Amino acid sequence: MPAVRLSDVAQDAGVSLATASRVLNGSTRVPGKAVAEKVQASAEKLGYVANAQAQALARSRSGLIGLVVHDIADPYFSTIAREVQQQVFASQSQVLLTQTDRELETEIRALRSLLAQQVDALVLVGSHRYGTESDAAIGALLQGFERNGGKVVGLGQSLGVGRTIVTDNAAASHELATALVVEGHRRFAVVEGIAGIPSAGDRTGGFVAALTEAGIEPELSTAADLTRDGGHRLAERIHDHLLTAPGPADSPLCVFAPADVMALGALGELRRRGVEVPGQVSIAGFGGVPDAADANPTLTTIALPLAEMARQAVEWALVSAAPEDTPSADRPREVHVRGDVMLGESTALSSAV
Amino acid sequence: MPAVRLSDVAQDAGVSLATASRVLNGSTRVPGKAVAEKVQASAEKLGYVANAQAQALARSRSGLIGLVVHDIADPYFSTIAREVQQQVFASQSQVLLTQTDRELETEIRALRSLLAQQVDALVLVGSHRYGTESDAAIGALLQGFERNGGKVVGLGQSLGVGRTIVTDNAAASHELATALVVEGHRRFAVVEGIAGIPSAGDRTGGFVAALTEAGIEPELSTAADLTRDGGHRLAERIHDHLLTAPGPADSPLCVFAPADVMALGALGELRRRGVEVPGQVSIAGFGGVPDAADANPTLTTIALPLAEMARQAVEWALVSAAPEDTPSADRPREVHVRGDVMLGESTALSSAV
DNA sequence: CGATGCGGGGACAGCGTTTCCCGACCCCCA
DNA sequence: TGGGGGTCGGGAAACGCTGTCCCCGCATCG
Repeated sequence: MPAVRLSDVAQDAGVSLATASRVLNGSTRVPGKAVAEKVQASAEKLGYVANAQAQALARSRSGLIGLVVHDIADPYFSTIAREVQQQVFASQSQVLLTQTDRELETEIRALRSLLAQQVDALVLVGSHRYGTESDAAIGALLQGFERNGGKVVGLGQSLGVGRTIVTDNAAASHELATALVVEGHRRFAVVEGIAGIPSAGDRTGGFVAALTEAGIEPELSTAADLTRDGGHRLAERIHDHLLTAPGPADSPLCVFAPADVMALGALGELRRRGVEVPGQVSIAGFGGVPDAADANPTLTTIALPLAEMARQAVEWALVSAAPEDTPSADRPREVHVRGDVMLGESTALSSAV
Repeated sequence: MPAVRLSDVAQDAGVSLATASRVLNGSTRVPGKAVAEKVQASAEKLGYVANAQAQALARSRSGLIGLVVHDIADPYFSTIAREVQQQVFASQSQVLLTQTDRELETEIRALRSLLAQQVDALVLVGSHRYGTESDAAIGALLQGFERNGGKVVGLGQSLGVGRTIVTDNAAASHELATALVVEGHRRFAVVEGIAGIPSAGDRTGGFVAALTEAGIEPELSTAADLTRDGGHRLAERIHDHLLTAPGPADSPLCVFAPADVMALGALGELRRRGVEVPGQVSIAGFGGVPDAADANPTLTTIALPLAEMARQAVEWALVSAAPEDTPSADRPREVHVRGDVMLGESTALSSAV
C-alpha cells in the first residue's frame, strides 16, 4: 500500500541500503555487475520510484527550476515556457511554474514559495526592475538565494543579480518607430508605461523618442494592461479618439502596443467596432509571437528569438554551480539579443497596399 | 551563508525545535502567546524560510500538483494552465509543469518524475485514453499512484482512473457539423484521427457521423499535427486539393480542424496562399480559445468553458484525501461540460455575408 | 611467504521537519 | 491543603535517501 522504498528494494535484493542506492543512482562508485543486476531486477519487480524529496534533502540539490512569468496564457510567455520546460526536462530536472499577474506582492509570494521548495535555479521572465526602492524585498530574496548557491537568470531585462538575457527594448522600439515614420506614418498613439513594468515603459519610451527625433508627438497616450483584454480596452480608446479626432482620411493612426498579445486583442476589438486595420488605424506589437505571423492582417512587430532566449536561460540555469570563478570573459553576466523589425500588413499604408 | 534552519530560529528564540515548529506552521497545538511572538520575531530576524522538502518528507505531503499538458504554447493548454496555476497557488501549493509533446514515451517519463516528486495530485489535460494495450504502463502508474493516496484528475476525457471532467467531443462536433450543414455547407474536409489522441479522433468522428447522417461524405481527409504548424500543413493540403478539385464556385470547402490552434494556423497559411476564408474555404476549430474571437475572420468553433474546467480540476485535486467514502452521489467520478457551437465568420457563406 | 593495495560491500550519521509522548507546572475543586 | 485534570514545552524518533568511513577479502608485489 505505501510506496515501495529503497530499503524494500535492498532487502528484496539481499544487499545493503548503500549498495542499492549506488546502483539505482549515478553514484561515483560503480557496484559489481552481478549485484547491480540483482538490484535492478528487484527495483523493477517492486516498481520502485525514488523519493525525490528525500534525495533532495540528502543531496541538498532539488532538481527543481523555478519559472516565473507574468501570465502563462500570454503567447509570449507560453512560447518561452514551452522551450524552458523541454530543456529542463531533458536534463532530468523539473519546472515549478508560477505567475505574478504583474503584481509585486504576488511575485514576492511566488519567489518565497520557490525558495522554500529549494529550487536550484530561478528563471524570471519579463520581470520587474530590481534594485529600485519598491521592490527591494525581491532584490533581497534574490541576492540571498544567490548567496546560498542558487542561480538566477533573468529573461528580458537586467535584474541587478544573476545573469540576464536582455533585449534592448528601447533601441528596438526606436528602430520600429523610425521604420514606421519612414514608411510614411505621421499620426501615432502609444500605451503609457505601467508602474513596475519597466520593459513596457522602455518600449514605449524608445518608440516615443524616435518620434520626437522625427519631430512627431503622439496624439494619444493611454494606459492599458499588457494583456489581450488590455488590447480590447486600448481599441476602445482608439475608437473613441478617432470619433473626436478623425484626422485626414489618408493618414491612419498608428498604434504601438508594447506586447503582441495586446496588439492582437486590439486588432480583434477594432474590427468588431468596424475600424479598418490597416486603413483607418495601423497597429504594431512587440515580441514576435507565432500568432503574429498568422494574424490577419499580419502583425507588425519586433521579432525576438524567444526559443533561443529560453534555451540560453536554461543553459545558464543548469550549469553546475562549481565554476563560480570567472564571471567575466567566457562567462558573461549578460547576453544581448537583437529584436528584428518585422513590418507586417497591420501597418501598411494605403499607398503601399 | 547556508540557509537558516528551524533549529537556528529555535535556538535564537530560546525554545525547542518542537515549539518553533508549532509556532511557524499551522499545528493543531497552539503555543503560548508570549513564546509564539518570540519565535516569530526570531524567524523574521533571521529570515527563516521553511525547507519544503524536509516538510514534505516529515508530513508525507509535498504540496505539489503535477500538471501534464501536451504543449504549453498551445492556447488551449495555456489558458487552462493559467487558471490551474492560479488556483493551486492560492491554496499554498505549487504546480509542477510537464509537457508530453503528444508522445507516449515522454508522457511516461513525465509521470514518473512527477511521482518521484511525490506530487499530491495529478492533473492531466487532453491526455491519451488509458486502458488500451499500448499505454497500459501509464494506466499502471496512475493506478499505483491513486492507491497510494494520490489524486488523479483528467481534463478533457475519461481516464479510467481518478475523476474526470469530460466534454462529449463527438456530440459537440456532431452538433457543429449539423449546424454547418444547416447553414448550407455541402463540401467538407476533415483531419484524420491521430494515433494515441482519441479526443481528436472523437471530434472528427462525431463530425463525420453528422455528415453521414446528412448524406454527405467528406471529400478530403488528411493527417496533420494538432499544432499551429500542423494547421499550416493542413492549409497546404487544402490548397493543393482545391487546385485539383475546385468544385462549384459558390460552394466553399468547409474544413474542420479538431483544435483551435490548428485552425488558426491554417487560417494564416491559407491567406498566405491567397485562399479566401470565408469564400473559397470555410474553417472551424474546437476549443474556444480566446484567440478565436479576436481572429479575422472570427473562428467558428466549439467553445469550452476552459477556466471553469480548470477550476473544477483543481478543486478536485486539492480536496483532502480523507473522504474517500462516497464516490457516488455528491462526489461524482465524472462531470460533463457542454461545448457550445460558436458560429463565426470563418464559416460564413457568401449568401449569408 | 608476508605485507600492501585496492575493489566492493555494509554500517551509520546526517539532511530539516514533524509529531508522538512524556514530564512539569498550574489551576481548580473538594 | 492535597489531588486530579488540563496546558504547554521539550526530547527524540521517524520520514527516505546519500555519502563517508570502515572492514573484509583477494590479488599483487617485494
